[in-house]
Amino acid sequence: MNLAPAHTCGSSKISIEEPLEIFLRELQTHSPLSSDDRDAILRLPIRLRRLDAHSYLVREGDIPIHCCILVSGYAYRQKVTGDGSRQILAVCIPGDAIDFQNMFLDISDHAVQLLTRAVVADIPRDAMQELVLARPAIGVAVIHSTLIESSVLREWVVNVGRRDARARIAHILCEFAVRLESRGLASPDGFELPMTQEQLADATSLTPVHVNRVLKTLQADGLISRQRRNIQFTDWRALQEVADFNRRYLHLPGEDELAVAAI
Amino acid sequence: MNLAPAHTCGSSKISIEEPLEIFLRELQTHSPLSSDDRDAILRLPIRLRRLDAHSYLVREGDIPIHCCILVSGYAYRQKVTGDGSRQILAVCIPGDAIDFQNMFLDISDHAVQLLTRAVVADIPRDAMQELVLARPAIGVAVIHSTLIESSVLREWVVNVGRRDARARIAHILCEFAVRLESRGLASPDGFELPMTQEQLADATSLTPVHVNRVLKTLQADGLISRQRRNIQFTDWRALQEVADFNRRYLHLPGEDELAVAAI
DNA sequence: CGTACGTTTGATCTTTCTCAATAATGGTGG
DNA sequence: CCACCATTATTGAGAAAGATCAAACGTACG
Repeated sequence: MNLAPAHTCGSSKISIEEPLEIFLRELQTHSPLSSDDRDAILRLPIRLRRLDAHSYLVREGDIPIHCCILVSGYAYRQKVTGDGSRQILAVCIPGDAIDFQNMFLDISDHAVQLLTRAVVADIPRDAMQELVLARPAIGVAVIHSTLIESSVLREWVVNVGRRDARARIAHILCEFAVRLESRGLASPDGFELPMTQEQLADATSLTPVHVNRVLKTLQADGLISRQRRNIQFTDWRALQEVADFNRRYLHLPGEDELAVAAI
Repeated sequence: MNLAPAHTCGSSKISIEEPLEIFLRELQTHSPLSSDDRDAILRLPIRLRRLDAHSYLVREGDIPIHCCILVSGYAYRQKVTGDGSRQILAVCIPGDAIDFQNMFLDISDHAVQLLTRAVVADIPRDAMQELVLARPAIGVAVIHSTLIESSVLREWVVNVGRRDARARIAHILCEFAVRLESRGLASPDGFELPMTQEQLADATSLTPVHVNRVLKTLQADGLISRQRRNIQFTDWRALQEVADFNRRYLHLPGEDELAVAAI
């Protein structure tokens, strides 16, 4: 199965690479793996599923039995409070493993829902766990992945907690742009935002109305231009400034500005 | 070294158990370990340090060279925005490993500062990494720890993003109480809050003034009583209600209300 | 015993929310 | 291909939670 030909995603016209290779490539951006480790990953048993937008990949309270990799399309993690308001906690992009969280912790503490139609690859929980136990380097790669996600989550706490609406929106736009570009999914000057303004509101803890007003002012100030969901950065430098954005927390390779050595 | 006698923490009168046993016990609350694994952990080389309140354990941008375990005392993770406001991201309690994040990711994306005077045990980064590579079960335990921290972080995003001030404060009090009690550090009816109202404000993304007012209303409504930093729960059930608190996200053992099985 | 830090209180101001209505847009069936 | 419908986006007016500013009061500690 490791050398199966690339698939094509029916109507959406996105060509899909071998799913496990996408996953492997993501791991290797932060964790070096031996050729044995790579082969072991490519030999994992998978099942491909094609799902519609809004499908749930995991629900809160589930006990997932497979770890799923997002092959194409977008998804988001969410939690709902007692009074029904929703908070989006992370946006998953192609290549992301959705379920390390649930893979090792049994009961899912949050839900994952698709933003767009998508193709996902399910890896059985047992196979994944055995792999990690048999190959410590892959375990370390998984640790890396989860720690990077934690880092992003910490930045989200800051974003939602301590920045005003304008900075919040600017920040999430910067984050998207950099993450997408790092996987070759967007150009440096703009991208197609896969979410509605309401979803953007749930990700930034604002109301859709206010998101709309802020987007307008960002546009009026010449920082972005947009036609519907397509965002173009007309002043990338200034946008980062407004956003208080520094890509370090994404722990992407390269472009490490200055690394202050510790004692 | 694994059966060394308990230490005593000089002036602070807190008796300190063998540091590595505290660490081991924390890991074992969520991850079963073989006796070989346990021995390997207890054989880790450590250096004990006694530090004053407000000391930094890690600074943003550091490249830490050891993984530090909080043996006694409290600490918090924090980030500071461009305009100087601070967000507290997590509170660390005795038994917590502070630096898994930085252990595997090189540059620290946030700072860790002590809330109180504390005793910490430093484990050299290399020793810890080798241990994880040599003993996959310990790797899995580390994954568990980091995933639980992620889960708590997600709940913090929700708390700060989607709950009003009253619920936020109530929630953080509930979280503390349950976490402290799970390590035998607090009684079910109250505890000594190790933070000032200003720090509480930075953890809940409020202002100190507003934290004060909310605490007063919680007291006036008979949910808590307090003398200075000591909080007593006079109506634990109602407080959880106000907080929209459900301990599931803490992934503590036992008391799993209902586990809905997934497909 | 005074100094610094933390807590408490009051008055006012601002950001963001809420409610409400209208205008685009894209998808669907005929 | 076109009309219709359900989303999504946009705009306005008023309300509210929480911030800000300012000051007084406690309390612990050197």
